[in-house]
Amino acid sequence: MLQLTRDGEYAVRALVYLASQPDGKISLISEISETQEVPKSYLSKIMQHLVRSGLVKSRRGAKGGFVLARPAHQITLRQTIEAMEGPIHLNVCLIKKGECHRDDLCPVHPVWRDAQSKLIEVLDSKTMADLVRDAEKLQRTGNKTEARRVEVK
Amino acid sequence: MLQLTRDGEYAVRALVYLASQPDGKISLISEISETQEVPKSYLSKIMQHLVRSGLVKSRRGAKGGFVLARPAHQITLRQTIEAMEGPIHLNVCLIKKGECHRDDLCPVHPVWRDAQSKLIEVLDSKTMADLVRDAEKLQRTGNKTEARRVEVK
DNA sequence: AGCATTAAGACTAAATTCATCTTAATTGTC
DNA sequence: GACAATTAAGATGAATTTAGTCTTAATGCT
Ligand code: SF4
Ligand code: SF4
Repeated sequence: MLQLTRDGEYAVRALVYLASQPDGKISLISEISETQEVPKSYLSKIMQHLVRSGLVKSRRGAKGGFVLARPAHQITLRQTIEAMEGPIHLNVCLIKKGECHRDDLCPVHPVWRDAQSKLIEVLDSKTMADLVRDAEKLQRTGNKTEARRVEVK
Repeated sequence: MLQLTRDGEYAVRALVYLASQPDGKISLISEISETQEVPKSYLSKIMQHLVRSGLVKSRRGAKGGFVLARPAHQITLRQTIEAMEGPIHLNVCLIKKGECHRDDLCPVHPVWRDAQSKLIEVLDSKTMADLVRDAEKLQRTGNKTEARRVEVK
């Protein structure tokens, strides 16, 4: 299906949370889990994955927890999602040349390439720092969709 | 995963084939299956689905087969894919308002909306007629990727 | 030593994906 | 009317993915 998995979704929530914390602040699984509404033990697995991907650093033991591995403006939405799901390929023929042997003469192939590059462009253009800033703005103004909610009789 | 299913892929192949046929020509499952490299019995189920979705008309019995239900320029790539997979929603919060209760204050929500609308725009802009025309062009020139295949030592 | 915390990964249930197979229904032709 | 060709419908199933839980080990502060 053309839909983000829970893995990806939860990873984004976790990283946005970490990015919103004061510099150097260590966050606990339980803290992230509660505020971001992600099952605790599931989140634990996701955090492990993010550590291994190099986006997050962890410290074990008492006073342990998680911190971003680099500044929030150096972590994009795409990186976060790909850390969990692997590289984005909207169709098999975009995995690598030759994955679908029809690609040379296939008129649909270029369309998928186009669609994918536009999607990736959007995900590349948002960093965790951007998202935190956007979130602060929304705290004040509310989301635009709110305005569109019109009475339908 | 953010990837098209085989259902969608095969439906597109089938419709591009039907669109490439002379007007009024009836095509058989076996014919589509062979040229488009789709398992015959699997394709049969897909064609059923496309008939019920109103994109294709079928005729049973001897001399039966499949034809497009409307002109090729009135069938888009998006329609074809959505006929098999249902409406495209890159994330659950795009299914409908309230599907994710965090959407009002979520900074990621608008990003998904943006990404999805760009993806859909690409898929909406290509009709089966366009694709058939593109395919004819490729028959002559070959796909651009071909040119990029450079010797790597 | 003792406790809090993450690390690692085994385990599981449910859903989805990608088919195959069987049987029925329909229609053209002889 | 008999028969062959063809799609219609859907039951079945294996493999994979998804989403999540649980257990045990390792680590580090106090
Ligand atoms: S779109 Fe074309 S190239 Fe891509 S998988 Fe389908 S047939 Fe192959
Ligand atoms: S992106 Fe935001 S609104 Fe959308 S599902 Fe995730 S939390 Fe909910």
